[in-house]
Amino acid sequence: METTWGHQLRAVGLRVTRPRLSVLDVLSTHPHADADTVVTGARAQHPTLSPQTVYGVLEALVSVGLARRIEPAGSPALFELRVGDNHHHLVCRSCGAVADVDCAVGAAPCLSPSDTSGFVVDEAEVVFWGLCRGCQAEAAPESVQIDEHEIPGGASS
Amino acid sequence: METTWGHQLRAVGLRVTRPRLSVLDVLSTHPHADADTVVTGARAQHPTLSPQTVYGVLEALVSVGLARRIEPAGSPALFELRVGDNHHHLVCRSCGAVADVDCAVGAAPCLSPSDTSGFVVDEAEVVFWGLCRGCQAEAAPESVQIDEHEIPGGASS
DNA sequence: GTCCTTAAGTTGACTAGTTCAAAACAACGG
DNA sequence: CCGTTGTTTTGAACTAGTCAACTTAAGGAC
Repeated sequence: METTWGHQLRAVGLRVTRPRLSVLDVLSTHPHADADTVVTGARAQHPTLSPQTVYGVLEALVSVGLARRIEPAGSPALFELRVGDNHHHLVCRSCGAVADVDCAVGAAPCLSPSDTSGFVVDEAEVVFWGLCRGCQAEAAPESVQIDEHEIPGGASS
Repeated sequence: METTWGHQLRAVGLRVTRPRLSVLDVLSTHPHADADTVVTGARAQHPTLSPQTVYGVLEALVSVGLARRIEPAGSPALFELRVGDNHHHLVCRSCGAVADVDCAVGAAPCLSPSDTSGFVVDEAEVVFWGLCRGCQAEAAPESVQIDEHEIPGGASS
């Protein structure tokens, strides 16, 4: 079932290797994983995998557009396979959990700042900061129902 | 003229010290300075100042709301004194220069993501990525007039 | 199937940026 | 002027990530 990754890799001119397949597999099950989470996860299939290799794989995937790197303040870099669409992120201030958000107003509302100061803008990145459901419950335990649907997220190192 | 900083510090319950005044002074002239820039700049007034002290001062200023910390991907943390308004940033992909942008559409257009996944959002942070005027000139030297109004920025370590 | 080229993985040292902890110092209220 | 306590200093440590030399193996050619 993971041979799909092989095709994707070949399609962009990358060789199909075990570290790459493992990393892609981990990313598909951990949508916002940091490098350390990827290393740990990928070792299930490839126990001798080194962090440096994972950094190399992640960089390769990002450079060909198979993966995207995000760096919320205070977290290590996170990687996701959802690329090519215009989506943004919700980040929990407390636990670092990350969730995807489609750009609310369609095209790109914030994409046109009033005064660009001479910059040529090619991307508007939006990060919504707040508290995830689980951390809301911790913050106000008496009045909030605890809902067990939250994403643990990969950003707690 | 910098005694104003003294009042500001006292108003938020912080003691007035030389490192703090120096750091505030540097931040007022370098609107988006990283820690290293602050250390270097503040040493003009206080040559023995250590980086650790600057980190402490910056954290104190941020925690009382006199300064704000931003962390564009790929740059060390930057600090600015412009707080309390809803403004965003333009970041140059090439040189790391940072410029302020007022939120284009008034209140907060992106502040309401369509699906918050259970998060309670308290801030929408927008980063516009692009090329500053100077780096546009470097990228296409033949057809761009070089305009010497650009901000060097403090993000190139 | 085997060989060869070259991309990719491995190993290990190393850096930047930041944080932590204990001891010395100094702001400012009394 | 003195004492309390918040700040600074000093120095070490830590995390995330990078760099470079060497080894391995992917995949095209034969």
